[in-house]
Amino acid sequence: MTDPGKRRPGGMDVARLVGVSQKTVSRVFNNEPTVSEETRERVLAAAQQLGYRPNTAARALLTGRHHRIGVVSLGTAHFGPSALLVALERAARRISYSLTVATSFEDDPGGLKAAVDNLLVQGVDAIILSEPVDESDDPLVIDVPVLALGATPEVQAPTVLSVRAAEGGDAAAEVTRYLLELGHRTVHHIAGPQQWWAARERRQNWSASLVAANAAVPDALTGDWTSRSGYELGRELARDPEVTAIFAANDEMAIGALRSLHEAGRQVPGDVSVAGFDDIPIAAYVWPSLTTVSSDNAELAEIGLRYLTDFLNDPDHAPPPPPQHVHRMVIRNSTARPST
Amino acid sequence: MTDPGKRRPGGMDVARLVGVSQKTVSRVFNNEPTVSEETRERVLAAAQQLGYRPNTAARALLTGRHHRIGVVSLGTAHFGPSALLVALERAARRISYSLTVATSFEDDPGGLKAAVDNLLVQGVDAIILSEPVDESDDPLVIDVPVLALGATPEVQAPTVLSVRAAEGGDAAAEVTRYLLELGHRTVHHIAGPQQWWAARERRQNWSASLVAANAAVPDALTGDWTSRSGYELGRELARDPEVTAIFAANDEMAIGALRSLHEAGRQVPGDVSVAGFDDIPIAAYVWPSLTTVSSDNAELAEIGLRYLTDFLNDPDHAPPPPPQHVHRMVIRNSTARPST
DNA sequence: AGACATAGCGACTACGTAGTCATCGTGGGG
DNA sequence: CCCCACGATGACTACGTAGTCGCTATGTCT
Repeated sequence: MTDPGKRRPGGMDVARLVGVSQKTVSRVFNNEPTVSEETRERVLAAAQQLGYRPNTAARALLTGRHHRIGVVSLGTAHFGPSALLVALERAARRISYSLTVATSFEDDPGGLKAAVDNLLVQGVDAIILSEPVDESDDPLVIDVPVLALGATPEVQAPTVLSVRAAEGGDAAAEVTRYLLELGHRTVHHIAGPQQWWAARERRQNWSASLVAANAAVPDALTGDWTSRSGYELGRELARDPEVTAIFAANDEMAIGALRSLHEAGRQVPGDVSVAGFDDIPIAAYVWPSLTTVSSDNAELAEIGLRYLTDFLNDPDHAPPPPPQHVHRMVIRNSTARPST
Repeated sequence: MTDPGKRRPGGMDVARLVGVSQKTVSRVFNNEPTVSEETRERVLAAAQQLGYRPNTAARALLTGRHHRIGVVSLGTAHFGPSALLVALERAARRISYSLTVATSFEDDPGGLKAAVDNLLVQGVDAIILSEPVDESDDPLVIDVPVLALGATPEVQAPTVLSVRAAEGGDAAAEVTRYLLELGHRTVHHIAGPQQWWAARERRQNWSASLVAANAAVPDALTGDWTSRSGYELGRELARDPEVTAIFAANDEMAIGALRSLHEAGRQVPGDVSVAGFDDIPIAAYVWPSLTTVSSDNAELAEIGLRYLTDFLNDPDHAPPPPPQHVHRMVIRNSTARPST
């Protein structure tokens, strides 16, 4: 067991110990059926004894498959992307894949390309864009299949798969409608950075809902996902007595806004209703607890990953999953009828 | 570029196009000095044209080095571990390494072992345990070098490196002292799960500080890092009029406690002071803003990773970094002198 | 009983890269 | 003017695995 002998044992070493060929060892570790039970057991015993583990580099070299998937995630520790990453890893491990991550930053224009290149150099079978960001310059070129969660970004790749949200499952629209139905004349929006697809989608669904309800569409304020930006934009909104309902594109910004409203002496939800997005674990425990939208990241990760690996295994027979209902509005205490 | 021709081009293809040997192509891509400038340029041009990229599997097979580091992180999207992961990835990419992640869960006893095995199977040059968890059963066996951030876990590995906190840099102790100096007779503690090394350390530093100051040491309440547990444990503390200061092992739990105190009608910081740990971005924006401890994850990741790769490059001449001052107390509005 | 299928296994080989050593030309020191 | 050092390059090979094909022994069917 892991002698200081230096070199890791190979399939050849195991084969010699058992008295079979290297090919038979290979068969055992690939669960090929044409090995007698007795041989299989002896091989496994010898492998255990030597501490043998198949060399994935050799396997990848030969087969061209790495059993590794690259994930481009957001370069800051926001809850949404982090939770999705964790869910993806869990789902990947279940099907014997592993995950290599690369992060991109909003303040770094070439960041997405750099992140993707890093993954491609490492050798990945596919790339998952978990929070696609629109880049201005040349389109992203990726020479492996791409899975986009939620969006279909503009990339040039052999295949772009995507898992979309179900029709009518626009949670941002649902939140907006809910606030209108409570009696608010309109809903103000603190948007996320517009190069993020998710931010754009939420903003668009918000405004479409207002239009559909014949409500005025105020200018959206654009933050950067942080509580700080929510706080600062919230101060502007707090000054305007017309504002009675705010929908922020994520919970962090919503919590920042809660604070500025509080500082301005405006009661939540008495004077102003506030809703967020993501249902971060803290959202239920701030004061007042935050109405928000929870996402089933585990489900999304599971389905997306299965779709992707089905495709990798057999590109011609991988049925796209139906649009997913991944969002669910969670009503808490930060929203109420206007007091008028 | 990336013809549908099927096979990825190899160094041999580039060599043929340029009219040199495959070995020369290899030299160019390894920045070996003994290539004429003219040849180098022609090779790079041809590589660009063909879309050639060195095959890391082949390189890893031959050299035994993967340029890949495995990170075991926490399987839930808490801020601390996520931020550290992001920082590690950033630092790794800078030195041409990539990061493969595996997550472990507190509720899964074999989780750490499973996570590590997954990384070892993939082939990693080293493993970073970012939040070591103590496992009860057999000691973890890892056949690559291990870097532990903050702690020295019990693993059986060829080498275990660690980056430790500086003496006196015990932020948990500092927070406790600070609260005592404000005039609180003692400080109550909401601890994290005790199999996490960080949780144990904070708890221990807290109690040691109390002892050093001749203050009573109340029983610590143990949560699970979540706001929910902080909320529930906070309710117990809120019932006890003797409690005037609470130090929670992370901000999420502190925020949960804030809420239960609020619900119980106890003012923060008027009646009870509350401090957290991690300085999650939201901490400054909850009401009252939270006194906490911020960590320089980027610095820790940078130093740890450099140490690790120095060691990988030359095991005999990798000086361990000095203990790091990674924590800094941030005083906000949730702590004050007791009102008595 | 003879033809034939099948289970079980091994020999040989390719995958793309980098280490080793050999080769070739060229210019400077003796 | 010759030898040698050195810069620049190539030929050959090993790394550990799995695909292909072939071989042998043991049935099975007619």
